[in-house]
Amino acid sequence: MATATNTREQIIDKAFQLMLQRGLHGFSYRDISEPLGVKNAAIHYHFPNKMDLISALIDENHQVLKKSTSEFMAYGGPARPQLEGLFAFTLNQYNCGRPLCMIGALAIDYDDLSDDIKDANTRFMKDSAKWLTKVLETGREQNEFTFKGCANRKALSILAMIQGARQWARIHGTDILDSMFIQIRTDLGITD
Amino acid sequence: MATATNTREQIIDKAFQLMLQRGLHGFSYRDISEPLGVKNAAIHYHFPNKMDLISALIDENHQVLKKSTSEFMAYGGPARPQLEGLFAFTLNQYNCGRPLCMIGALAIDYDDLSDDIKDANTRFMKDSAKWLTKVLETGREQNEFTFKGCANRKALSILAMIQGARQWARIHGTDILDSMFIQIRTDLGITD
DNA sequence: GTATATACTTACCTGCAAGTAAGTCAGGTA
DNA sequence: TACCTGACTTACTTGCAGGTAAGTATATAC
Repeated sequence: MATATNTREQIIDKAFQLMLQRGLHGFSYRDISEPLGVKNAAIHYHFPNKMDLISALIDENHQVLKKSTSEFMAYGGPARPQLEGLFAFTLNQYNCGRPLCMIGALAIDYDDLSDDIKDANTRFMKDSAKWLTKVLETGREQNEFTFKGCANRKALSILAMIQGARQWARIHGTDILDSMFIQIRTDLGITD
Repeated sequence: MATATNTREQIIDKAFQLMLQRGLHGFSYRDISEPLGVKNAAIHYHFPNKMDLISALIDENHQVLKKSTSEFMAYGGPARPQLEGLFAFTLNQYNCGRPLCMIGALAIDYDDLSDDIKDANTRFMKDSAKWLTKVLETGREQNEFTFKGCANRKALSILAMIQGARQWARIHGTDILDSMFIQIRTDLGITD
């Protein structure tokens, strides 16, 4: 049926947004089904239980990230545009009604998660950290960035900062995100 | 009655911990009343509805913070111990079964909060930022810290980083907190 | 010794959340 | 034409969440 995959995708879209706005316990099947004009049971048809839905959202998160970041996340070339790509992506997600990142959204519900989901989450974290570490190392080698110490630790600190900032932005307004990006540039010795 | 205030305090204690572990929607009255050996209605007696409870938890958060930080948060003297006090406090809270900070815990439920609670939260954020800004400025003047740019922005970035790190710690383990502290010291030019 | 306030408990209510079982109906297959 | 499958809907169920009203026991006030 033509609408079949469409409904499934619409469910994921809606749930993804709700998840990154309100977290696991902050939305119900009704919040998804009502705006989509389907019944709750339609969601259960595609995702037998809520954890199956969440699993699908983790995959979706991977997909969104891959799609949105493929241009700037490719290794090689100057490092600065890659870093700026991360900033632009973050800002864009925030402005698309996805204020939180998946890790931040799930952190609070961590005890409820299945091992599979925890593993997927951990893998995602490690992948992100690995990518940024490489960018920082490359940038330092190419004299684009100046910073002391371990690149991996620096990468983790930047990612944690951005995650924290996304949460603060809800309270403090979106300016705080720009402010963080400025600070990260300053800390990396970028002066332009 | 002797147990009266005691019960009230026990409710706050338990709720505070649950809040910083699971967030607003992650715990119920039952999660509080059962371990305390009282009935749900006892909670309603002290806090007519959940938002009243949350309000009390925000106050509690202020109190805990004031109590735990009064020694190192006083202005004047060297700045380094004040910064280290913040690190120790963060680690201590984490190890006391309060992995998240209040701002992080509430960020996900932000849309559900009353204006009063939002205001209290904003005030708390601003107070924290103000304090750390002062510490950084003092440290820079006294040549304890080296960093470029606006001290207030730097303070916000450090607080955001710690908030993010607390969430990561749930997934990645507690080592990440120490790692962040090392990174903050490095970024402030502290070499010992 | 009676009245009153405090700190609860008992016994409810409403509503929603997740989940399930059975039915419907369009479209493709043999 | 009969059957089957996919994609749902209808009509439930269970359970818990937050909340309330009325009752009870204890302490204190007068």
